Amino acid sequence: MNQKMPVQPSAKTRDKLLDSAIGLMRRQGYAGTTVDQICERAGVTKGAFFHYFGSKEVIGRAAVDQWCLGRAEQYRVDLGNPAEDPLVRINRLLDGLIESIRNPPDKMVVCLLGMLSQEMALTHETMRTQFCRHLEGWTGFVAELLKEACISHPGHRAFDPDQVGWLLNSLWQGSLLVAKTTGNPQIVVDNLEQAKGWISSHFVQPGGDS
Amino acid sequence: MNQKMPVQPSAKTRDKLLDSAIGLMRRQGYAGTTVDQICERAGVTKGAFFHYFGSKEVIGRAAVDQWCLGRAEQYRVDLGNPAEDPLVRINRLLDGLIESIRNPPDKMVVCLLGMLSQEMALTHETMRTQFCRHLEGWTGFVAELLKEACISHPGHRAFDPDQVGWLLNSLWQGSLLVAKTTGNPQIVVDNLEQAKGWISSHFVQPGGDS
Amino acid sequence: MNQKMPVQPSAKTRDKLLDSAIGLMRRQGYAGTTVDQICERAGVTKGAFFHYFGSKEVIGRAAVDQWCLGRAEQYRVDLGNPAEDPLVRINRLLDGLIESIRNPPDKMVVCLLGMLSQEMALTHETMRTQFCRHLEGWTGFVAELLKEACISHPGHRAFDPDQVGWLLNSLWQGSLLVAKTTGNPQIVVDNLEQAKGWISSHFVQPGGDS
Amino acid sequence: MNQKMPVQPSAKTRDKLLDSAIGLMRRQGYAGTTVDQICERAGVTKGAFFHYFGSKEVIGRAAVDQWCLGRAEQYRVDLGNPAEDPLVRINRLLDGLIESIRNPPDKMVVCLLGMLSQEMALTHETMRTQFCRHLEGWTGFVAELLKEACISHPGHRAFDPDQVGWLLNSLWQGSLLVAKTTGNPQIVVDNLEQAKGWISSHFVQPGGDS
DNA sequence: ACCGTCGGGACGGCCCGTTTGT
DNA sequence: ACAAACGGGCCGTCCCGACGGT
Repeated sequence: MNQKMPVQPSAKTRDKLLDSAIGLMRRQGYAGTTVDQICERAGVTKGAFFHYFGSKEVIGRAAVDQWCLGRAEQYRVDLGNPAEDPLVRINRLLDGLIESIRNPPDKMVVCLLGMLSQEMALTHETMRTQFCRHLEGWTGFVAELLKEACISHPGHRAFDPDQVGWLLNSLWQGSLLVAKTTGNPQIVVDNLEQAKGWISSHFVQPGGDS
Repeated sequence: MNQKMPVQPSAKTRDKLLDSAIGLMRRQGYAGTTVDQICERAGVTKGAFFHYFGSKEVIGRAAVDQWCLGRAEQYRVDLGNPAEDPLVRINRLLDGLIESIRNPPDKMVVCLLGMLSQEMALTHETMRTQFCRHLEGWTGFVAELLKEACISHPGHRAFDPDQVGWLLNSLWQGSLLVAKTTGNPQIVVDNLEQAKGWISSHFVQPGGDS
Repeated sequence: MNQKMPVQPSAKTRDKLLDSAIGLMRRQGYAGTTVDQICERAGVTKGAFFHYFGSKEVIGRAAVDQWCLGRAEQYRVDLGNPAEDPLVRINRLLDGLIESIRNPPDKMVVCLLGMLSQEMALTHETMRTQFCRHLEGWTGFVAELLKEACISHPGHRAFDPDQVGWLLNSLWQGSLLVAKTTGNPQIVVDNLEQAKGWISSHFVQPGGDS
Repeated sequence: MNQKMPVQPSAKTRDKLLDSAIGLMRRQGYAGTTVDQICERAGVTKGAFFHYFGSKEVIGRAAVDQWCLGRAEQYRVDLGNPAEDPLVRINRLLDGLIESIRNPPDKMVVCLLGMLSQEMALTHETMRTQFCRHLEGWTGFVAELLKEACISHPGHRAFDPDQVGWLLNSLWQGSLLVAKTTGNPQIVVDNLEQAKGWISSHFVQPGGDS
């Protein structure tokens, strides 16, 4: 009975490799990360690596998917009850991002999707497509919330939810880049706070408080 | 007078290498660009490369500096006469950015500074410092204009020019990243137009339409 | 029983690399030998090389150890029965050296230890230490024999066995160097014959012909 | 009149290069020494190097010649008055060698001739020939002295002066090698002292002092 | 199915010994 | 006498298969 523990023999070699790749590539990028490093950090040999992932590109792709899956999960938690005011939920989403910067789980303020997009978009067409899908997913997700907010708040100023979605996405990615380079995560917080105010300004009545 | 062929006699091998490196690294990043590629594109041999740049890192650094120098030059042109209204000048700066996206001189919508920052900030401390300086330079440059605008337009809303500077910088870098990944440069244009409107909103009198 | 082909299945890639390195470095020295040459001569690729030896220095070190191991084995054979007269055994050792010159197994009259010592002693401190150990080993080995001989032959002239050991070691290494340069191995033979006579002179009774 | 000082404009660039090469190659060998190092140590540019020496091999050859020239000069000084007893002069020669070890002018106990011979004898036939000539020169020089001693001391024991010359040469080179590797120059001194005693033993009358 | 050992090529960055123009 | 440019080659090592054992 003691042989071959049925439940996760060793936390799933595959998952360890994936986690290892995510951690490494978030720091060093795709080209800067070697298969050897991934294996070493995961505590397995190259044989195992190529058993689960036929090539470096495959694990790169899987890593991004896995990363975005985790992020989406977090967003769902941050948003809270779908029955609430969409505007409140949007703010909670942004607050969640801010919180993820203020207390990064792994002391690293880096989005794997942005990292690899920057690096490979122009050279790996198929990966670019995959990254684009994730980017559009996030933007569409936010745009959808904005549309709901527009319905809930009829007196809002006119704007294009999709455009605002892309702006937020761009601002988020750019903020991470700048924060990483300056070594000052506070910039992300400031930027998102400003964005929150800007979004709110779309939903207040021009002279309605008099 | 006819000696020394007027048409770039050798266009300065060093400059050719630098241009080559800038072009390649904007597309493929630092790690993705090989010294051989740089040499081949510049039409020189490895010997020449090593003569001018002792290592790949050196040319990487020089490439970023050269790139930012060229950008700064462009900004100076875009801004126009320093005697004019600072707010007008800021808009011209943003219009210049928009124009550089609409008609990219080299069909590539990528900022070398952002590219290499993303890739190397966490792994090459010394380069990070250099990149940070350039980023701060741009932000400070914009913040300065905003401060002048605040003086010229006393009735403006209260805001922190530095924070706005960082927001614009982040938005710009993030927009480029997103545009590259989606393959849709229009996003940059839309984002900057929205930013223009947002900035303007800081300088309009609340009840100034009467 | 027929599995595992009895005739060296692959003669152990590692050993082939080692033999190759020994042969090459004995002829060309350390710096003059390239990893590619070692691989080519061994009939394997660089991948195999790097698998067994992490660097050129590692194989250099291993080659010297392997070489000295082989030599020590030969000395043991040459010396013969430990129960015999130490003086006779010493002469057999020197005769063995002479024989190895007269009929060199590989047509090369070169000691790898001397070759690499000459080349690297002043520039690779850690290797120098290793070489020194081997040199001291040989000298101590001979000195030990001399001490035994002194005991067996009480009427010997006074001398320091260690000093004589170093002299023989030096003479041996220098003889190989000179023989290689002049292309005349006979010099080694002559030198060793003279050394034999000189050693014998320590053990003859001054007026012992009566 | 003050331009272009006629007497050595700058201590002869050529000589500086030669000295530089000698110093470097004595430490690192031929392959381990780069032309750049030679130039840097000499304080000149590569242009100057190739002006005076068409290739690395040429300066290597010249360095050995220059080195041996300097040594020969020293030997002449050590030997003293040619009218004296040849046996005394031989001892003075060996004492000179010992002194050069005890107080090495440049803190380095290395003979360039031995260094390059070891390294290149088997791979550079033409250089081997040159080195061989120098080696034969020294040996013949010593053998000549021994022959004179034999004439001056008729009661000597029978021996072949050439063989003894080669033995001394071999011992000298081997001693340097061993001293360098062990880091113990005293070995050279001990070896030469033993050699002196051995030579003397050829010239004392067996029982002739009674 | 899982995973470790061994090996294969192909470059990557660096740098070396030279030649060329001046 | 020198700065500039040239190729080629070296060491390292990277990404990846081919087996073989469990």
